[in-house]
Amino acid sequence: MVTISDIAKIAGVAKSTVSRYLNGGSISETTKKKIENVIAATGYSPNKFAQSLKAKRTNIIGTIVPRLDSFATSQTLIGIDDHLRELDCQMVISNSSQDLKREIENIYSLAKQKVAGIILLATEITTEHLEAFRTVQLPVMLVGQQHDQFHSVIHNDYDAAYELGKYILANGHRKIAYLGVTEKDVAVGIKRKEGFRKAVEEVPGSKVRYFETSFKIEHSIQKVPEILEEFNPTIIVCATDNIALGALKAAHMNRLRVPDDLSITGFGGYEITEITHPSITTAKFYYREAGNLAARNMVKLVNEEEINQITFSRYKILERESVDKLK
Amino acid sequence: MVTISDIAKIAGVAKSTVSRYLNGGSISETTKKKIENVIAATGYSPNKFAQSLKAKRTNIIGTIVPRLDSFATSQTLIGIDDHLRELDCQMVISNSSQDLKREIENIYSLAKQKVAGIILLATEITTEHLEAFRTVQLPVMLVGQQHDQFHSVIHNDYDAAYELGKYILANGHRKIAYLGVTEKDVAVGIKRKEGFRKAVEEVPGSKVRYFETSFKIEHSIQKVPEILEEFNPTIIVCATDNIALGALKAAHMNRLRVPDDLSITGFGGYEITEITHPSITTAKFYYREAGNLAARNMVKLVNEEEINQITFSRYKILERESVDKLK
DNA sequence: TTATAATTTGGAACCGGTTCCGAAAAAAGA
DNA sequence: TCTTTTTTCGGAACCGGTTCCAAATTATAA
Repeated sequence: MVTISDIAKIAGVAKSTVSRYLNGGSISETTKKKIENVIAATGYSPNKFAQSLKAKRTNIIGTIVPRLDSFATSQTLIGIDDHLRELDCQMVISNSSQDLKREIENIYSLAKQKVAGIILLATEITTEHLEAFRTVQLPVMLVGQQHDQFHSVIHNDYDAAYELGKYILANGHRKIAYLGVTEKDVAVGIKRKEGFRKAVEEVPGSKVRYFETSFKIEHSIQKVPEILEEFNPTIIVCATDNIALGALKAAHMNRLRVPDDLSITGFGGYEITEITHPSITTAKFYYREAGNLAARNMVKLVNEEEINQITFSRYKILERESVDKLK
Repeated sequence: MVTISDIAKIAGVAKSTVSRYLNGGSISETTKKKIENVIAATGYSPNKFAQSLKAKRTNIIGTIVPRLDSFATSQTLIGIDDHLRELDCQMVISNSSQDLKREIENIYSLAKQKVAGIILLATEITTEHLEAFRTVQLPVMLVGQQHDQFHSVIHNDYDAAYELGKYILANGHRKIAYLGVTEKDVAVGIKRKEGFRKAVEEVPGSKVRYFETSFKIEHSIQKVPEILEEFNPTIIVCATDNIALGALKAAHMNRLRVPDDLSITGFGGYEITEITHPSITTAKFYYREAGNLAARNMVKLVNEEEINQITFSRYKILERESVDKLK
């Protein structure tokens, strides 16, 4: 284990000179070359614990995820990893297992690890979140939700839903069920619904009914027969692709042909929606790109550079097989 | 930031006494109580960097994953997280992005972080892997592959494939295509095929042809029409659920009813195989349990306790809708 | 050439813990 | 009660770096 003392001795300089070399302090070209050569010859790399202990900072970015087994989370993490890896920053992932209490604990735990900043893949922001972030005093980057006290990278839920709504209406659908989620989740529960509502308000003669389910596929499978019985829409607009997968399964189970008897759309652009039969029309969010943007912005926040309060990642309406053209 | 010096001062003892208390050294009941109370009152927790710097060890377990966006990986990670979290051990995840070179780098990088051990979710073990592990001299736990130089938790690929083969044969299938993957992956590419082969050898009159594709769904979608044209089997046994999803999509695209015209099975028990229409028969592996077992064994290895060279996680044949009963 | 300003360097203290070992205290044995 | 053994305790060195600041060296200006 080569230490800074070894490097200093071999190069014939003081430890503090090597440290200055490593950290951008003043150093002559001659001395710089000497140190460079010794480091290259020995393969030295600094002990991160010693650095962090004295300097009281790290190059660790903490990422808190609500769950490890979701498409959106995985892609976002890959995007974050892509960027942090280039910078020799370490990403530490803290899994909250969809437990808000645990998410708060994770915030404090990451602070204890002296992370340089926290990227939070958020579902909702409670007062406890606010308090924790106030206490730990770290740069915070939200992904997928916005809050006026933090910087965020968000998917354009509103515009995507508006555009998807226009597409659906342009295909002649006027009797529409919207299957949403809890409004505690502002992005998925409120913004997507509002964008969709804006689109239908622009077309007279549309009948829309709003329903609610959870994020779980099984609940969507159970909810759809109720909707069919109560309202009998030509299409179900689902707030997530998982809900859409559940709706597709329910349609098959009820002997409905998709899209002939019932059309279905989702949000997210999960890989599996292209594989199903029929493939599902959806508003695709570029989660990996969002993760990458979040990491870039995080690094800027850490370096105390100015960034936008809100950064949008892209979306794209993927027109596939699951929407019938009625007219 | 409360330090051990603060605790010592308040409790009226030396720093080294507090340290002995924290680390199981000799300490009287009276002194122990004093320190306990001060720690409880102050919420002190030790600085991990200082501990690691001096003690030259950590409670970090490094987990190397081939990719972040796979069902098996996610579930395994959750299982590892479940256990390590209980122990106040930190899990650090290193993503290899399916790049063997990067996987080797990750091994060295984790060693530099003084991880207590490495859990490797492996696809193959090359000589470079062997060399890296020899160099870093850390406890290693493989998941999903076995190798005679390391401890491992594996899915019972052979027995699961044997049992699935028996089930398929019991349903009357005699003209069978097996769609496998590269034999570089011993578990998925060799063991599953061998177990299946054992089953069909026990039933005279079976015609089996073995084909190969990659792990990607798109490749499976392209491969299936070739198989149908060349061999026209009653069933395709796919080496993973993703390959089975591709086969299902290809069947639909070719106007084949599943299971009437073509039956399909997979391996893994991915959540989505229950949602498809028809739901896919598969050999389910308990990835989360495997992750949990791996973490438990890892901790034992770190504590220099004896463990079995190989630990099997469970499997279960999920008989669903995608296999036709021919007789 | 001399004086002044700027740059470079190294020694020492320090970060928050762990570890060692001699001294002191407590417990056990004769 | 005295001697021996065991347990407890604290002081000091140390882990591998960073930081500060005075001294030394180099560069610039008069």
